[in-house]
Amino acid sequence: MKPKSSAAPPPGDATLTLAGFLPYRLNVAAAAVSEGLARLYATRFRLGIPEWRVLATVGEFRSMTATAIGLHAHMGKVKVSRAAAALEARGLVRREPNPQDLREAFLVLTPDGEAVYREIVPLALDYARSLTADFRPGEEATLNRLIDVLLRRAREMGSGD
Amino acid sequence: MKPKSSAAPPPGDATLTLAGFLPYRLNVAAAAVSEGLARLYATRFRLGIPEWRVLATVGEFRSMTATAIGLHAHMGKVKVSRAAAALEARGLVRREPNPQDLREAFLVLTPDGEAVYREIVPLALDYARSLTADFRPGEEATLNRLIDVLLRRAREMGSGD
DNA sequence: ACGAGATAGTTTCACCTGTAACCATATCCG
DNA sequence: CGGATATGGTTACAGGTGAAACTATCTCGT
Repeated sequence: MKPKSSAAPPPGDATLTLAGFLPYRLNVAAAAVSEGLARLYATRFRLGIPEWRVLATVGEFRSMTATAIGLHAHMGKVKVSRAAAALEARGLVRREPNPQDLREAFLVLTPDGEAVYREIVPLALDYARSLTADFRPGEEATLNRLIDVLLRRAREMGSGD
Repeated sequence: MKPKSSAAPPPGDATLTLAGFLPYRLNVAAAAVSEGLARLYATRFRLGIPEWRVLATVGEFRSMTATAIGLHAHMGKVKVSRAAAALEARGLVRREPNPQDLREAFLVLTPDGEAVYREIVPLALDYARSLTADFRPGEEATLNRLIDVLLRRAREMGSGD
């Protein structure tokens, strides 16, 4: 006989507690972090998350096509298109048509865009730093490594299905 | 003179690489994980994420009001209301009005709902387990701890602003 | 007992998002 | 060359979402 704890639920279905379920926990944390960051540039610069991502990408590489931005920043081309249009309308980015391929255009920051970019970046970096301010040495590297593993596994499982 | 590396960008604005930016990385990982999980119950059970969360919560606690569900599963009451309506329409949950307070009603699983719940839970647990299958001993605990720290910091910063 | 507020939950509205259709250009191949 | 097909990007449409308005009930203070 193996009576262990006879009041527990049947053996097959280990119970699931949402609060301890990794996908849920990840989402909650990511949402909270994003929300905090979004408040930063929403209030101060009237930028939404897609606009921010495009701005950040164009600022990082000096010039990039919409598709490449989407690839790099994990956004569909529709989102990129709309964010780019919004940024262009506000004079923060400019389109440089590619004479070699008239379908595409490189997005580059205007001087205004550069100014905004240089103002936001330190704020964003501060935000990220204070998120991990309570970490002990090495923990941030660990977190980044584990995130990479999760991401890789999630993608493997996704494509293989 | 402190010439360090004179080709680098000006000192004040450390450059921001999106791919190494924690909020972005967190979001990408969370989205990939969620997407994979969502595919599980979307294809097999025609459930969306909000429906799944409500189902999981009602399954975990035996009976719960909409507001409590929202609190526990981090969903606004609107989302809970709609998800509950959908689940009720499909006969997976039932409303038990509270005679002590006619404004609220407890949601409980119907037998059909229980059946679906007991079918999904092992799949969800499997999914979570295989996400961390490559982890080394202790790494999952570490990840959970770091997520908690991040979440707490994000909330502190959010409310304090 | 009763009116002012609080609370549970639903509905409305305006917005954001993704899918699919679409247009323009480029490439491939006969 | 010229038509089929692919690719960059925008637009149209349909579904999901949150903020705010709304309804019903409850609670509290007088």
